[in-house]
Amino acid sequence: MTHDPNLAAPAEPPSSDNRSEAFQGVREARRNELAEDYVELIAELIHEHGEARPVAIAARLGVRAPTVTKALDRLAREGLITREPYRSVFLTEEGHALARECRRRHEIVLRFLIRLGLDAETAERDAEGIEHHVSEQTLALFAAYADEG
Amino acid sequence: MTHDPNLAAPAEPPSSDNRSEAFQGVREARRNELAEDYVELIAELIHEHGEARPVAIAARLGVRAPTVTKALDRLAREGLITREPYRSVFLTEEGHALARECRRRHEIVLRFLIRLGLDAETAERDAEGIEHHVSEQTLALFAAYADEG
DNA sequence: TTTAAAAGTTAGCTATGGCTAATAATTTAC
DNA sequence: GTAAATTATTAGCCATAGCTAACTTTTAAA
Repeated sequence: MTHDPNLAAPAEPPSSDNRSEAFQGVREARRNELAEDYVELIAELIHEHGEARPVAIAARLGVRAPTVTKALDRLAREGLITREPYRSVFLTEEGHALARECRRRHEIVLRFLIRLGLDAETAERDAEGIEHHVSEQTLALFAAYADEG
Repeated sequence: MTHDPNLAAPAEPPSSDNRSEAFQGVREARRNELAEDYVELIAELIHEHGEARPVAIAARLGVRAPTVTKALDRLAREGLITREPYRSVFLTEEGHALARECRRRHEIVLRFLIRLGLDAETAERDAEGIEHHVSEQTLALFAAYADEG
């Protein structure tokens, strides 16, 4: 599940302090956020338009084309997508699994926020940021509240 | 409020697409996360021990000392802290304001998660990640739920 | 007071994630 | 079928955020 080279990790963890665990976890999560955003978006684009072209990815993410090229190189290196130069992008099995997982989280967070009383637009924006940082336990509580709060 | 050089921003925004706004916002938030974590932690350390030493910051964040030195340089450049070589760190007025704001968010998110039914440890970990990504609207709903849900 | 330990800094490495400018490939239009 | 427009890539820049190794400063101990 963890396609995470983690090349800059210390030989020996800097600290086993209890308080540092939360930050360690957050940094871990941050490293995967971009990959998750891309994979989720690629799945959406394929679903909506039959293919995921870099130009569409760039437009949706609000970044320039070369940024997308570089990011896709990294995703390919990590085994989440396959691609050929100047062609559309495809998800590997692993990428597809990650996309499903992301979509699931996103939907639960979104439904939860809307149920809480948030307007759809703000809910979408907040869900985008929150979805990468909720534990499975929190997700379960969100789902329960959304379903019958 | 925004001490944000944003040097790599495009001359003309890549896209005004509605769907891209959420991602733009998340990227914006991500840029400030580290600074917020540091400032919040520095305030805590000062409160707990009377001073914030780099060695303590490194231990709490779970990173190495040079990482902290560099980050503190950046915070000083941004006007959030003041410091002298080999000495403890102090918050500027702006840094103090940001720390208060972060603490407020953190506490609301934490209280909310615990009220939802999460155990304290997981709540702490999730709050650390979530606090940077909640809008003022969501925060208000969280607070309301925590106070009398 | 001198020395050893701890703390902090500097230098230099890697990788990510933005960007622009220039180039290459593919599509589209004529 | 060629020319123009669009799309994609490459090269090269900058800043962040981590790391180790080596060095300096400060603090603590003997």
